[in-house]
Amino acid sequence: MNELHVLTTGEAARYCGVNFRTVIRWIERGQLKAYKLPGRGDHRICVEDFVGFLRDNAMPVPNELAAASRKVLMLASDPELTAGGRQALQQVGCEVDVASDSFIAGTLIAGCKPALLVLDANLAGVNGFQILDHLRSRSEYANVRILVVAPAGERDQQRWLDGGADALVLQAGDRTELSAKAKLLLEM
Amino acid sequence: MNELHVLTTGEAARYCGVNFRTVIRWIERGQLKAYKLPGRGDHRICVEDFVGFLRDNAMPVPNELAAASRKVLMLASDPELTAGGRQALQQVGCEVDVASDSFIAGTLIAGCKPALLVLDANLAGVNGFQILDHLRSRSEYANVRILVVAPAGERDQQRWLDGGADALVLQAGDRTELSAKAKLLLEM
DNA sequence: GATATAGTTGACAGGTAAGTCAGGTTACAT
DNA sequence: ATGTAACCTGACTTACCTGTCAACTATATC
Repeated sequence: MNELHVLTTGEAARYCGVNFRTVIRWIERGQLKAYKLPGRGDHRICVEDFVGFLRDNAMPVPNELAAASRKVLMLASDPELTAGGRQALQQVGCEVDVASDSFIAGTLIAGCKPALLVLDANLAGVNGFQILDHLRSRSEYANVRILVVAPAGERDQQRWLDGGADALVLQAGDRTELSAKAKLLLEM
Repeated sequence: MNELHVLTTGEAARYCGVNFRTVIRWIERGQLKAYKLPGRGDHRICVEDFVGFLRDNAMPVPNELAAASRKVLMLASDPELTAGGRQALQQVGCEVDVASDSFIAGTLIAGCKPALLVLDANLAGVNGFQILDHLRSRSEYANVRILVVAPAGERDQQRWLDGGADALVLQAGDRTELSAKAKLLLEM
């Protein structure tokens, strides 16, 4: 049985040094995802959502919650990229999952709630723009950062950024560039 | 592993991250359906009632309990199949979601926790075997039933079943056959 | 620099659900 | 048949909810 880790408004408030009333207002405004208990209407916040919210607002992430903010999912199949990327990301402290199939990537992004998605734009049979579009149109993925690996001659780089990508690296580039940008996006 | 049909208050409490005393109060207030054992007055909660309660209150549903519902996810794009299938499934009491993209389907299977996946084997660009393989290799999807819609001349029918599909209907077949098999699978 | 305005946060109080603890009993596994 | 873990109840404590209001902050305007 999985013990799900959730926070009360009071705990969340203490973590970020504000009044609990303020946390409730964030929730009411839809900026912080939470669900309610049936009784008094107590709010419960999943740690992943809370950490995502903190990252989104450049607020410090408490050490004991930091693990939830180092998860990275890579959707790619090119072995050079998956192996090299994984290694580079691990070296900067990330916990890396790799999926070469978009269905599998979908299950992982919803199930493991990674903080960052590394998306290979060259992946055959996968419409990266559609994925971006889906993620950006859903509030539950608002906190997921997206780093696109684009082909060298890509003329659509601006399109990726317009479509919701947070950053972009070139397929041909050094893998340390990838991990550096990832680190930046995770604000670690 | 014997299947759980009922939960104790302690188990329910752990599933939703509250104290067992709180669960008992939900039951006393009539918000959560349960019955009592004659002896000490132990409460027992049917999983379907519990899952319904969780869904009603927008609380997260644990993977291993999600099978106790009538939610169906269909991964298909053929309009004839999606429309006809949806209608047939709704007629036997299912709650149906349809996705035509495999990434989106992945996010939905992890996010909405359907009890049944209807998978169109003809879908272009999607490797159904890979999906089956992934779902069957992960314990959190062990209880998700899978119904494959195979092309008429499919000679690989046994391969689908070997790969983990619970049942199979022909693309050309009647939609009532699909809903009948779905119903059967949901009652397991 | 001073002032006005809008938006956000903190403080307080009254009500109530949720958590804790202790003592007793049953359910279940062996 | 027996031992133990888990559940029950009741009383008590803690902490969250709502509403309101005052104080603070940021921004714009003069």
